[in-house]
Amino acid sequence: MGRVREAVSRQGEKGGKARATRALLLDAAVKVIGRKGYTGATVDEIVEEAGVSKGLAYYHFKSKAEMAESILDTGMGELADEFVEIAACADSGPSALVGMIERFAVKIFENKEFGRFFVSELWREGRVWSGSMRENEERLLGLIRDQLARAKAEGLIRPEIDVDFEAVALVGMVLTTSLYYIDEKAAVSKEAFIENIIDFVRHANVGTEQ
Amino acid sequence: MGRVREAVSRQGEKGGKARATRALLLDAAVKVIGRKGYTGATVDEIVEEAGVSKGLAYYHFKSKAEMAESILDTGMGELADEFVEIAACADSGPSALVGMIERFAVKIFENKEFGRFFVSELWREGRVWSGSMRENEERLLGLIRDQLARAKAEGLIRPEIDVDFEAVALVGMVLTTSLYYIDEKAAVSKEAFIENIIDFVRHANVGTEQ
Amino acid sequence: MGRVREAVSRQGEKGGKARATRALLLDAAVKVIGRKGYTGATVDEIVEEAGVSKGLAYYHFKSKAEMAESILDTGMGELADEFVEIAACADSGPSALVGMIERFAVKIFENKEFGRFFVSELWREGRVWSGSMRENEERLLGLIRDQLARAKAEGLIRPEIDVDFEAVALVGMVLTTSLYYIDEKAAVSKEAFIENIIDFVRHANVGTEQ
Amino acid sequence: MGRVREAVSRQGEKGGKARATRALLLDAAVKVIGRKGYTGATVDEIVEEAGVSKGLAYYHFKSKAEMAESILDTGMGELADEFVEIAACADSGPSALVGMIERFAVKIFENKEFGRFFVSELWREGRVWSGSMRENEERLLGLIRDQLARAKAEGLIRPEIDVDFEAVALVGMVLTTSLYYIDEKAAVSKEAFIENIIDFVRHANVGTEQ
DNA sequence: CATGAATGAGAATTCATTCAT
DNA sequence: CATGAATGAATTCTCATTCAT
Repeated sequence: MGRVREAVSRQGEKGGKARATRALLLDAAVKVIGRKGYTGATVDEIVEEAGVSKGLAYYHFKSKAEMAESILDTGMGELADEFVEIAACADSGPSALVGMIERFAVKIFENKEFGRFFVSELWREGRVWSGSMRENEERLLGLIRDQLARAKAEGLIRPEIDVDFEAVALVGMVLTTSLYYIDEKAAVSKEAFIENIIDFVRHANVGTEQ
Repeated sequence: MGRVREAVSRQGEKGGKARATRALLLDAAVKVIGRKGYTGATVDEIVEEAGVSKGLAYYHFKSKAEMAESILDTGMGELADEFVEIAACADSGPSALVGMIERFAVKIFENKEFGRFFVSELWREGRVWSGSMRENEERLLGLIRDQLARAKAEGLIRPEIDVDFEAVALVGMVLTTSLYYIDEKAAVSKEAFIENIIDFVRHANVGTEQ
Repeated sequence: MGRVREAVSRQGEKGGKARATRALLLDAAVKVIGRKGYTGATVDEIVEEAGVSKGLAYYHFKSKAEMAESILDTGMGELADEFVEIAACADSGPSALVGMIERFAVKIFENKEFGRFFVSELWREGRVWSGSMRENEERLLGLIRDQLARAKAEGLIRPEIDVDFEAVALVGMVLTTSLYYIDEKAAVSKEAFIENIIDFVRHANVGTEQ
Repeated sequence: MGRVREAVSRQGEKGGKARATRALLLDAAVKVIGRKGYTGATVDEIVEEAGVSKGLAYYHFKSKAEMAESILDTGMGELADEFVEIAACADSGPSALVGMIERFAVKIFENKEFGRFFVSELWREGRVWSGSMRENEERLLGLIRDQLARAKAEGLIRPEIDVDFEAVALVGMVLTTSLYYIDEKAAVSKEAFIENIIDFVRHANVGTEQ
């Protein structure tokens, strides 16, 4: 902590400490919520994980729900930003898709708690954050759809492909397999597994036409 | 109803009413738990949905956890049984797979609450039923793997296919897209959507090699 | 408790126990809230005073606020009902007013906690029960106003009297003096003190014109 | 302001800013406490209303209770001082009483939050300031009693009047009606309303004996 | 079988107060 | 003087479970 603070306090960083604490809490929250689910996680566990007092959590966040919303927003927002960048750099739809799938899988591999939280909230109704969840979800799906459409326009994938459907299918597939293979303390390396997804999708998209 | 009961209550049918009440409660439980998640659902809501008293729920089930376990066991067990039958009747691996995918999707379409419960518990640790969940999950995956292997042996799908991976991917894809398309009050018909999955998988499996 | 129950349980009194418990809780709540004020009173104290578990309080009342609202509604409602009866039986406006003042004072004397709660909530805004409080208050004031108007019509009080004003003044005077004289463990008897109020009001109303 | 401060900060004016901040906080505190009650008001709200930091509030006041005590002491003290002056200037008991009633009503009209706070604390036990509250209350009542006694001695009010009782009644009546008529965004002017009180009291005091 | 009142452990949230800067 | 992050004890409210009837 000492080091971090020194590094930051140099340049008029007012509120740097507050931001750091927020991040600390958010990190702890992802871990606990990912493990136990939103309702199952307790604020007590979160603050213990973060090593701060309970009051502090409520100083920084209005409620447990706000923490969760913040996690989802941040996580999905970052992912979407990266998708945008990947799309911009890629020289074709399919290569953008490969990049996105890879990025998505890696993110979940590196942060399985976030993945779990994400997947278990995806279909839940009546949460305070359901609205922003849907927005983020649609943004992510939209970015994938764009690249599928692009690939189609480029003539690089089968014209019969239903981009709306496939976008959803890709997300589900990546989510499910990633989470599955993290738990399998299996011999399966992250790379091998990502290779598998990409291979699967490529064949599904290109198909027999050639 | 009164008459029927009297007529049969003499014999083994002694527990007929009991069985009916259990089913009533279980139905209510899937609905509520599917909507709010296991921890989020309360026994009060469940019994209200079922229209019975709380005492009665505890007469039939030892605990809320037992209800949930029962739901999962029954639902996944039925599915597995049907998979077994489909596998037995199919004349080839791929046709068995198509049957399974179809059956799985239809089941979720007809009971989205079960689907939601299933997906949200899939990656959760530390539940009393985690063990039986894993078993059921493995049984389901095993049945799919078998058919993938069969298809491979039959030379009907690409030899490079990793059956372990694909079994998981299929489950995730079907789960995700089904749940997504139920929520979309969209114009997408169940049939059209299932067609999409099957088409996607067929191409992924057969690939360019032809 | 045993005796009460026996007395009640005889005649198909289903829910009699529930009603008794509600009353028990309400009694305890008036005491504690009257002593410490609404915000100052804790549910813990209330249930301890009632000798029941905390859960039970929330089984019977949705919230602490609902308890308070219930107290106010019941207390003010009873008072208003009695005012109606007094008005009906009285043979003149002034005699009705005397009856009301007396009744009001006695009620507070016998239940100072209710009086305190009442007076401290009278001017508070933004409570969940503020609405029903206003209604009850207006009902009470209206009944007093009616009798003032009647007395005026009967020519028994000065014609310049502003009935709107006086109704409020009477309530305030009775409330304040009653509460003051309860606390004074003084030698002042309830009767002597009520006599004082009535004398004061009579002169104010009849005045010098005679 | 900067210049002024520099010019005077040398001497006794050292605490000029401090005094200003205290006043700022006290003003904010009356507003919030009058609105929400003592226990209902939070230090956070008070400092926000005052536009200063929480630390500053605790620099100037030892505790929230001290703020409240200070408000009550100041407000009641000022009122008492004014009563003393009114008594000294008045040429008769009744005219002093009229002056006091008027002053009291005006004070509440101009600062309804103080009035609300006052009335809601009047009957509360167990506050740290309950002692000084009682003292102030008694001082106020004493000053009124003195003038009632004087009026009686002057033969200007009925001899049967119980001065102890009436002092309390006057305070309650003024408090209640003032607060009521402030809330009524009614057409009732402050002057007309005060006229009403005075007229009521005069008749009550002089009565039929003439 | 069936009811619903009752319990108590635990969870979310609030808030006066302290303290490093 | 001034700030606002941090604390922890107290408080409201929830909920699975039990039990008398």
